[in-house]
Amino acid sequence: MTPSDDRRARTRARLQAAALELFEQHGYDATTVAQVARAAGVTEMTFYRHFGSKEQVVVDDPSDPLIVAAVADQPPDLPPLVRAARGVRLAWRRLPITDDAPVRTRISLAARTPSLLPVMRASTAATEEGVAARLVADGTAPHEAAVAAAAVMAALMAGLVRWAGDDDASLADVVERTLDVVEAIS
Amino acid sequence: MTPSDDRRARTRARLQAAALELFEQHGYDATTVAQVARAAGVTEMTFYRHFGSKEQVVVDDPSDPLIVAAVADQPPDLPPLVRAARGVRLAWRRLPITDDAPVRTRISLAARTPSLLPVMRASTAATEEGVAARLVADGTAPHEAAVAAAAVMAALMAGLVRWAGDDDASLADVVERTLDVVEAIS
DNA sequence: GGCATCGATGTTAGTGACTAACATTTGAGA
DNA sequence: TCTCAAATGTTAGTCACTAACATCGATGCC
Repeated sequence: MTPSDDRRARTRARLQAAALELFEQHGYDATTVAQVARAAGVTEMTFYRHFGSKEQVVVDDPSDPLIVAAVADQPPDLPPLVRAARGVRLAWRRLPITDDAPVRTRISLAARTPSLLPVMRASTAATEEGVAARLVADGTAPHEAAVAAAAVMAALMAGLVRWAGDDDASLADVVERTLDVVEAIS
Repeated sequence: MTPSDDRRARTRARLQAAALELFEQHGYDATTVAQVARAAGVTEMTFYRHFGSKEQVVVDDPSDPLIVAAVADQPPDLPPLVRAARGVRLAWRRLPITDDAPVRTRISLAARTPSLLPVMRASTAATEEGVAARLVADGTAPHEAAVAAAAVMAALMAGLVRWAGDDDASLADVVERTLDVVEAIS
């Protein structure tokens, strides 16, 4: 079907779908990679050709260039933490999220799986470095930049994790509220 | 020797020493648990009786009650982020660090080992929860508390990791400077 | 001293994540 | 149809980690 839809892409999609479904059903730890592969009609080896690890299926880290760009748009004379926070806020507003559910599902799965939490937290590493680099490029000292970026991204993740757990506000609202904390609008 | 020095404690110490030395020499990933155990004159099984995982030897997480207490000492009418940051700052001042070197060695090892970074970041989880709980107890909303605690602890870790990497300031100075960023003393 | 006891360690045998090397299949163009 | 290369399969490992049961070693009691 769809001739040039790239076999690879379809296999990857099948693997990811199968994985999330099985994880949701039986739990992450109780599900083996072999089971996931089998459910996707494929070998374990193939799984690892598409995802570097079992964890990667749940948390993908596509260093968000939108966030970095939005940080760049903030006035450079703001304190680094505020600049980073406002950048993330702007990026989120620019990004039209049509449906909260998928985001919530994945974060929620990670949140309730102890072995996944660290990975989830680390999943923003690339974006964090991008933000820090941007701050440095605009004159912030490296140390201050790294700290500010780490604080903002950690805050964001913490907010999302809490939201996925038991909050029933909209995703957009949660992000705004989370960043308010960082900008210390007491 | 030292009759009642508890065999268990000595074994644990030997294991930890052997581990850190081997990790330092050959790298974390290239060192197997079996090698560590052997170097400590003990079995792999015994290693796991003392440390829950290979990672735990490097990053121990003793939920710092000092920090939580110090947060409690901050005026409750401050914005949560500032309150948390000042708490951490105070705790660090109260804590007399005699020698930076050991701290630096461990953080540095974790920093230059990709597979350890997530764990290192997660190693403050217990403290983070403690701080959040303290904030909630004093009237902060749970969401805001969780976010503030996460931001501050992440900032602290980021500062330490950078310091261990290439900064040669004193540990105390780095902590102060790191927290300055969070308190947005522009 | 001899003996019981219990914690610390050893042994054995596994599971499951991940990797390397080589073989096979599948699909698209010549 | 033939060809080539990418995608997948096969096989055979290593290593982190666990469970069950066996042994050892110091300590207290007689």
